[in-house]
Amino acid sequence: MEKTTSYPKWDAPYFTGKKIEKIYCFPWCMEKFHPENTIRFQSRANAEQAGYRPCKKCCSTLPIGAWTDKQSELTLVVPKEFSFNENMKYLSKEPNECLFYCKNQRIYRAIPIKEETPVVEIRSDQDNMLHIRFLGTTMPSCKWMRAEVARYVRDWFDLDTDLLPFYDLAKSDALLQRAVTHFTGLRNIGIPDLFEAICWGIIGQQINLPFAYTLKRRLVEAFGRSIECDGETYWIFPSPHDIAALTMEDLKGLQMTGKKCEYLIGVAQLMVEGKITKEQLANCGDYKKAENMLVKIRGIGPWTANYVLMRCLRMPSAFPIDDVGLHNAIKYLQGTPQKPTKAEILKLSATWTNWEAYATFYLWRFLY
DNA sequence: CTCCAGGATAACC
DNA sequence: GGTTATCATGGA
Repeated sequence: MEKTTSYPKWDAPYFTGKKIEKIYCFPWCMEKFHPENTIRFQSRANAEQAGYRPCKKCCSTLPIGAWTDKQSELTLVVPKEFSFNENMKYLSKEPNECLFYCKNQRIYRAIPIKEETPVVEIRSDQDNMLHIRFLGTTMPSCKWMRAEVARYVRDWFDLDTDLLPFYDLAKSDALLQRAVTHFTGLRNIGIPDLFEAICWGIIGQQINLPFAYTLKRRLVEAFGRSIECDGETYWIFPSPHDIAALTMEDLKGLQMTGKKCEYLIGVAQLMVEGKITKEQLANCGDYKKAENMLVKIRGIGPWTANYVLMRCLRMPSAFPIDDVGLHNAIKYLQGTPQKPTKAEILKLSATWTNWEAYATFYLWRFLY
């Protein structure tokens, strides 16, 4: 078993902005967008000896996300600014969530990767560690598939963002100061699947959150797939392919607006045709370009675009400024009878540059 | 009964 | 370019 590198050792070179020229990852890594000059090494020790640093994007070599592989279990090293309890509270807040569940301080879900669907239990027995255990007979067969699971969990919990600058920023910000005090260690829990993120955004437009979860459940149970594992049923969000072939009639039973049904089918068709992909959005240049690409899609306005960029693409500047929940959170914190105007929010958020997404996520937590 | 929910669109002026 | 009715439903 490979020894896990502790967090502090790898901290410095990554977050100081210092340019690193010699990058390594492992032969089995499937990451498609490595930095240039990335060399593959058989072992971490050899790479380090040669003066190489682990690839920041690579699932198996990240400093913080380093993992050990014990066949039935993966262990991720997480940053200091990670509170399993705080993230658990967020994940547990919605009883009607259908894509995972929480029980005894553990999280359970199926993670679809290519043809396989491993079911995992995620727990944290000790600080700075996250344990991923495969349930039943769902353990992935090959090493890179396990690496994909590790990558998925790291992405889901946003383990690769260094929150220290955000916490520094918050010290001198009236709103954020209270937010980070209350929710220290909370991460921007993501929606890694782009189609799911867009659908969730569209479904959530202009209705209260409990009803949005009900609609999502109906959609998933009608058109998604499920697998059984250890006596539990695990649902997987429908693929674009599943939805693209549907008609308005098929979606009527869900009881959402006809327009939303059109939007969902339209987005599914665009994705089946390859006209929207996560890679395109991630690599299109900057956040504003990605926002423009999304807003052009029928059914996606500024709010949904920023929501998707925030929860799926994890762009730090994504900012759903029209969000009613954000308005209510600010109103609550300021103790004012009226919700803030857009101008007031712009003023309050002027110093949040590159942390708008995290600020929003933290402020939302005051609502529940 | 009315109003508001983690909005977007088409059809107006 | 700004404003407004419309959409489905549930909860306060």
